[in-house]
Amino acid sequence: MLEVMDQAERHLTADAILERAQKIDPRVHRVTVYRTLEMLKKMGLLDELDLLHIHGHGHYYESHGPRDHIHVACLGCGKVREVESDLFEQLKNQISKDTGIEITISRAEIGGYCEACRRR
Amino acid sequence: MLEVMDQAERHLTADAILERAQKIDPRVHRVTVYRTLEMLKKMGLLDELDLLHIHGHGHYYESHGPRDHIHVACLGCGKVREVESDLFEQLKNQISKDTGIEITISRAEIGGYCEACRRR
DNA sequence: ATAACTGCAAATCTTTTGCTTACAG
DNA sequence: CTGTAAGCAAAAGATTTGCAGTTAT
Repeated sequence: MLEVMDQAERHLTADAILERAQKIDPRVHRVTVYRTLEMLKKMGLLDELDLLHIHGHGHYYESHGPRDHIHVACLGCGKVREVESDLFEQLKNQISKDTGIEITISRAEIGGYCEACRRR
Repeated sequence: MLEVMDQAERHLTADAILERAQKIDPRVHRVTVYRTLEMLKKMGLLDELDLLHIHGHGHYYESHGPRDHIHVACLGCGKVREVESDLFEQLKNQISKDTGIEITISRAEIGGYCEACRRR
């Protein structure tokens, strides 16, 4: 039922997901959102991020695509960019080999200041 | 005053830090811990992690060494290993170049199942 | 009838804020 | 005296839990 919210863009908080879900069916309850998120997370369909806590300690969710991407956030303006990189894939391979761990989740988050913000 | 806690091992929650601080001086207040953490974070002396939320939604702190390391956690037994990798440095350089962002924080967390846990 | 899903209210956990007091320079 | 740090109580925000009512099988 809540797979719908999953179709949305990117980086939604639980709250934002609730809102969207309620546009479709006003009866959906916050708790249902959390329970569904929990489920989707366990099934590996969803990634949970915190985007380096730029905006408080809440979490963000996005549907897990076939390829990992890295989140690059500007600490000044808050803009978040997504980047794919082969190096990250290599890194994972290397780690998997070195540690003997079979990787199921991976996440990289990078913060800094973009050019515009650096000028200020 | 709370630099002491910073000397401790690794991956402490705010709660654990409070406990340790109180062993030294029982008067320290939870709020002080949070305020100090906030400060150290801003100064870049401390990293805040969530270790992929293996154990709930709390946060973990560790003092920031000269070199970034990647946290590799087993989702089965909860063990967390730290790994350094040149590839990660390269990755950061690449991203910095590609996006024009001057990187000040970076974090990579990887989860999976270790050999022992895979057998179960 | 049974099992899975949902709503609701309330609890819990973590972190933050406002205000006041203590302390050092 | 003056500004920074710390305590305390209370608020705020996010997420979880227990229980009861619904629905689909």
